[in-house]
Amino acid sequence: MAQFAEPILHVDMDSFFVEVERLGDPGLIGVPVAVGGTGGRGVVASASYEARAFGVRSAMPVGEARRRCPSLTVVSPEHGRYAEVSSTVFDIMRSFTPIVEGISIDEAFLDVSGLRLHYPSPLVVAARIRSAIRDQVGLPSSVGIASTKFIAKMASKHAKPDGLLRVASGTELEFLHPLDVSELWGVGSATRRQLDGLGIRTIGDVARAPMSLLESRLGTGAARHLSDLAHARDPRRVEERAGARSVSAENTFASDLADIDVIERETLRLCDQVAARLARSGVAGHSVMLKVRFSDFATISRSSRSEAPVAHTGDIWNTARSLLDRAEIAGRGIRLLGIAVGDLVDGASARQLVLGNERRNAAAEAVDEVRERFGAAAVIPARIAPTTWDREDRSRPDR
DNA sequence: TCTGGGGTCCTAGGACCC
DNA sequence: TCTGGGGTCCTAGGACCC
Repeated sequence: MAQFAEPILHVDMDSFFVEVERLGDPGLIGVPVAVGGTGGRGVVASASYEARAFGVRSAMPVGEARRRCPSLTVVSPEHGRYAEVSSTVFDIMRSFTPIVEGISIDEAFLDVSGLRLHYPSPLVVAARIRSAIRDQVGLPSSVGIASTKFIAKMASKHAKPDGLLRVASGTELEFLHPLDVSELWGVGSATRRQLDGLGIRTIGDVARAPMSLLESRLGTGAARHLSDLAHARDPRRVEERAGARSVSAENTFASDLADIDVIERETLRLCDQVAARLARSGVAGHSVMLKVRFSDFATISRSSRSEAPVAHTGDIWNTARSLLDRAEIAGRGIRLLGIAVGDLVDGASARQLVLGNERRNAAAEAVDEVRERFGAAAVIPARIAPTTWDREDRSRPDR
């Protein structure tokens, strides 16, 4: 039996966060809704189609969104809930094919070439997947069907909302070339500006541009990448993703920080959040990075690598404190702090590498265990434990 | 309009080694 | 003496994606 000519599906949930919120609160159905930070410095993470009609877009400051749409309902995000629903959606996709490549919490590529004996066409597979997601979790999704990953992704985008689009093999360039360059994967505002300077507006323009011209503006790597996509050359296979490469936590404060004691306490809190999540994933990391965004939005980072992997709050904090010293923060207002641990390795072996400090290590393991049973908040360092005076206004700065 | 939080990948420069 | 070339590792920053 013949192969499917378009064996790749891109499944993308429609306004995922908003639709999950609607499952829990039917009052949000049919009205303009945005999920986003409500703490004064928040931005829109997800907007309903009713809100988009007013010009509300994701990444837009919530203040601006309210200005454009005075009737907008803004809901604070509940990431734990989204992760749960996402995991059910991924289970549904894997019940069709084992070759599922998740690329974010709400989208994935599927290779359905193995299903040609069970379904007459990829179009039928896609329709069944959409119905299964609708029936089992009550959410709308869109699916793109194509011969390559990139075209499948573009197809799902053009199928939205709640739709299905197949780009037949052989018609890729017809579909692609009239579209705006900003729809190319890897073209954001900076690259778009560069291309605009060359008079390149559509994907077809990219395909027709001489390589030397693209390279002179974008560098060899990016130029080749964009040119390949614009010619619909995309040989990447759908493959299961390996584990995460880094774990991070960051926080934008409702008002800028200046007091070094407060800055250290917030940094410690972030170290603790990262440690809790490393423990949950059973990993440790060789590098620690501190990120600081100042009141003028200038952003710097300081990082260091160590031979021994770190996983526990105290070890991450020791490094973070010296990174803070190197960041020259004195006298500048701080808008955001972030901590990331990277170069991850399997934690079981990593934790045994911490030699010569068995007692402290045992204490740290005990913390991991309690957290596993009772949640991350069950154990927190004394220095960042909420006191009565700060429980209301400090412990969750952006909520 | 005044800019979140979680990530990934790429590039460039400097240190260091042979 | 004042200077080659290549490779690798580390760090910082930036662009991008959802």
